[in-house]
Amino acid sequence: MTDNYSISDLAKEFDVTTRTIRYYEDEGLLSPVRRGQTRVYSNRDRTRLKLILRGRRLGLSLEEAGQIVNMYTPGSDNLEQLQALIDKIEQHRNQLYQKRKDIEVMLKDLSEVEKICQQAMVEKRQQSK
Amino acid sequence: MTDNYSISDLAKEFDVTTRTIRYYEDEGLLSPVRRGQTRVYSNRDRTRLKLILRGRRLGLSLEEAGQIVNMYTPGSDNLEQLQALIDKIEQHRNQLYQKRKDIEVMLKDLSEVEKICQQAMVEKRQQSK
DNA sequence: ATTAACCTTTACGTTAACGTAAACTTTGTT
DNA sequence: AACAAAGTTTACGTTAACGTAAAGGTTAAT
Repeated sequence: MTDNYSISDLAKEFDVTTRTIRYYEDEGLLSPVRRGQTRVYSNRDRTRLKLILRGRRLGLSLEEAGQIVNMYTPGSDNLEQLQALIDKIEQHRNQLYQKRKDIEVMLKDLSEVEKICQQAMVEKRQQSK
Repeated sequence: MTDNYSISDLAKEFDVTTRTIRYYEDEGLLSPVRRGQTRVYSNRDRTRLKLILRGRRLGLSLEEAGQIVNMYTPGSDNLEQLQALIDKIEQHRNQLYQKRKDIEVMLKDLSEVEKICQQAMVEKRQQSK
């Protein structure tokens, strides 16, 4: 019950279209089980979708988002692959640090603009009296 | 000297093509002065470009990025417009909060995956001895 | 049994954000 | 003067990430 989702269940929950979900499957990011020819999504699929959408919100491409999601399920586990994975993590981490920095600066800027706005409004109000 | 940039100056500095910069102009986000028919960019133009690219890095559309940039140069300053501006700021701020949250979670997740990787590597190394 | 509400595949369409190429002008340099 | 480097406009091309429509199959309730 808590581990079986239809495509429209997920579409509603995450506010995307079914087309989007099927597209992600085409791109190899999701692989739900089939009952007959109907897709049945597990909690694992749901989590993957959630992670993909999180990546997208941050401006990652589907490919990048897919890379990150796939990190949670490392396929081969020989030393080389593991090191490559760690390297990738490092890269994404730095990208995220940059984004976080951008956000902080932007928030600060917005606050300044807001202050100026509020001051201007106070002045306008006094003028009209 | 410090207030005159050619299009390729900016392209180099921000690592974009001149096409991109001209495109932003077509979209009304930049409006450099012309010397003859050659574009000359001021510090203000440079700042606007910088802000646009910052927005893009965060996954904003060009339109959204443009909105934010235009907040720095409020056109009309009647009460209504000012209030509308403040509302927009609030919206963008909330969007940024969400993104920041996403980033924090993602960073945490990446750290966990990394730990698991490192443990797996330690085990692999001991196996091979 | 016949709607309604789902699901499916196939396939062409769309949009934003540029890339790319052609043809030309202007500017500085050897 | 001629050549390279950088600028310009115009315009068609490209790609990712879906949208949309058609044509049909399955299931549940009236």
